[in-house]
Amino acid sequence: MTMRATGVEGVRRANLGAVLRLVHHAGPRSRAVITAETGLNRSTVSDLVATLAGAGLVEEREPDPTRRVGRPSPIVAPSDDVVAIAVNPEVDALEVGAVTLGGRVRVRAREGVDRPVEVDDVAASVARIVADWSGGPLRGCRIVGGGAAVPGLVRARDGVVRLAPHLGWREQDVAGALAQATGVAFAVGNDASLGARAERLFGAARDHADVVYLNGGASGIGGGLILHGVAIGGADGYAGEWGQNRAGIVLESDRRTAEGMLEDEVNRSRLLAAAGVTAADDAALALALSESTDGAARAEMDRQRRILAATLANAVNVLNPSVIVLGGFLAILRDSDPDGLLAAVRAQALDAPGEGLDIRAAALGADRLLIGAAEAAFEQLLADPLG
Amino acid sequence: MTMRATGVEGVRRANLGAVLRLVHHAGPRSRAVITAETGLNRSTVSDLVATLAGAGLVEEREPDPTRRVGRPSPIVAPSDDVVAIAVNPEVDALEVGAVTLGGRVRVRAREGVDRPVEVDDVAASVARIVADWSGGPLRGCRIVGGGAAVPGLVRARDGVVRLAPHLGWREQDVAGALAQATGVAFAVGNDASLGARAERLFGAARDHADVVYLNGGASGIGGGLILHGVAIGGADGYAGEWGQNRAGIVLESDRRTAEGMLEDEVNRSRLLAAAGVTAADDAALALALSESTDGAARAEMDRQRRILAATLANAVNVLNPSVIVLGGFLAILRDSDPDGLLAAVRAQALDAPGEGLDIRAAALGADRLLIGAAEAAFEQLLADPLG
DNA sequence: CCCGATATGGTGGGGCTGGCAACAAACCGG
DNA sequence: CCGGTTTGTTGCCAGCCCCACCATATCGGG
Repeated sequence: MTMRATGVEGVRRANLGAVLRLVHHAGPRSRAVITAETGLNRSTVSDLVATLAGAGLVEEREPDPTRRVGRPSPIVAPSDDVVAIAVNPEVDALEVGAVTLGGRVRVRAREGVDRPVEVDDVAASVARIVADWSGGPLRGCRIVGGGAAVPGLVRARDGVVRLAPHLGWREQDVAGALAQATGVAFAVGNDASLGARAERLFGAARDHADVVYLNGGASGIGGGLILHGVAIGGADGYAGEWGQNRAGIVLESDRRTAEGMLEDEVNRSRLLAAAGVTAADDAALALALSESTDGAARAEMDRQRRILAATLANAVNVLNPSVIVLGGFLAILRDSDPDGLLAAVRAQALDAPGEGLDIRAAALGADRLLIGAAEAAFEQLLADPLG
Repeated sequence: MTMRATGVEGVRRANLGAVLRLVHHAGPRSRAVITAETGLNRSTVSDLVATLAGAGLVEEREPDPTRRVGRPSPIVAPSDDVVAIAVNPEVDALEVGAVTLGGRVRVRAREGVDRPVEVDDVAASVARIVADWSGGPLRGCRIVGGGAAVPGLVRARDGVVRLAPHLGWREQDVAGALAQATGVAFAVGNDASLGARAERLFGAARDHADVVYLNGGASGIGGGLILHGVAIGGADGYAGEWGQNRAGIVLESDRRTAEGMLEDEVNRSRLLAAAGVTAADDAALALALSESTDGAARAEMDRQRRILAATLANAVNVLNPSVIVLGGFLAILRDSDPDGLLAAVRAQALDAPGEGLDIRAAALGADRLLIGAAEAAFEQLLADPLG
């Protein structure tokens, strides 16, 4: 239990981080507002902002023309030239982005692949893309780190991917490979866990401290967890794997598999089949389902929604979140009957934790994983802005 | 998002709290050891300890006679005269204790009741008991606060008991009633959540940062959660209610109820019936079960263990704890086949989170809830030792 | 157009805190 | 008895935040 930096220097670090975090997460704002929100002294905020500006992390702009008395307060904004490299290897494509402080995707690239790619190849591709950018869209930028969102189990401690079945990866030092190829330190995390962080900071769960996030993709159901305002990884970082849970199926006629695993019962393929289409993205699937006159489509959605509701009710009882965020095809299940889903969850959960609950669709779309991955990289910067 | 006290004064508070927490949780130790464990300077530790001793929170004792070179370092121990009042109202009895810094139950009282008692009556009884003690066993003690462990849903914010079915309480301001009757500030929490904290600090989950705790009592199954080293209450403090979850029952022949709620399927009454006894405490129940030659007893235990394993496997997938602690009759289920339970959980959970997992029986016995309740009261003292 | 009110930026001094270095004290082993 | 080792003690120093005072910029009214 060694806790370092409990001295005066630590106060400086924490306060610099608090100010930087504020403008990063909550957006540009005046020094006067920062003073009020942090509780620090005017002169202290002035000094902190000057230090951050000197390090190139924030920029001070002309005050907004407010119609108020008093001396105008300059606006402090996160620098657009401070970026993190975000990487998201998927089955059929490699997505790379540069995300600014403030959470904007400054530039992105997507390279399709026809077969699973080795870790070293991914790292080489990332290095090549970043090198290309450095002369163009990232000219003059400072790259403070990198993050990777991997669809699989990631050991948080060292960024080793233990198992990513759809990529064919097993015991791969992804963090090390990316760091070596690019010369930038990389943080690696599970894609759904990082998606949860993105939705909490910039999306549907903004300002919520206790969030359950579930994402439905073609390959299964992943999840992320934020409790007490902190991303929960568990002992080794594997937390959030709802997909392989045994679902509490109440109506035996709803069961389709003997084991009753959640992602076998609540499943994108079954929705595609019920809608009578073979391949479609989420928007097309939602359309096909809503236009289907066949009762089978609606019946299948209702069945999956019932099982999803039971799973969510269990999560509500155990974790008491203030909001549940659903992404991917799970958002389709929700959006087709939002009130019904919320009512079903409340009916099966205890009354008290159900009271304050809200269930929402994810908000960030295609940027989610890039923002989440970048956030993992920004974490160290926010913990110690001057490095 | 107002964060106060980010100045030098806050550093002092944090460091005083860190030193006090160390001797409180980890036991008496020399100043030299504290210096090493906190990373603070010798002179700083000396000053902090002197301040704490001046406030009567710790005592400095003669150095232990160690056979080592160098000047002996005095032992810093939490004061036995600093206590918190711990209250645990149950269906058939009211239990009150005074717990010292360091986690020792200095004095306790148990008053049987034959029918459910009103909140105000409980508060009056507690006040009377504490007043009795103040002239005797607590003479010269400083009471820094109180905590209550209630079997029901407790709103963390204000200590209001939303629902405690077995006590017949509903929307009761327990914290307020106890504070008014005793003149001491009270923190109120769910019994299982506080039990989890006790087991983490002084019991089976000592030094673990990610703990799932489940307790099986006569009235059902409650749970507590510690993640990242902090007690998890969720948005309103209701977290940990595993008992009313729909269990993922794999073998349909194991199902006994249509709904499949965990505490209806995994149940103390069913064990009593299978053992062929009518009433027994946990020790007697364990004995009766182990001595039963009837195959029914073993079959029922195996059935309940299977369902428990499925529930625990779900928790392992979602939360990735490093240890699961089982109390009450759930400990009986574990102890009758520890390896079988662990193997069953590992078989149904993902490999990675199952690797580092351990499943243990709770260790603190009858002191657990008193220690946990007192801990809730000590929390504020540790956050700001000089108040 | 001027002037008071208001709100904020800027600057220098002071208090608090922890770190550090030098010295003293207590113990061990020979 | 003496050197080596570890730790307590003391005085000084640097860092950081707060505060008081003054300067600056805007608004609204005469």
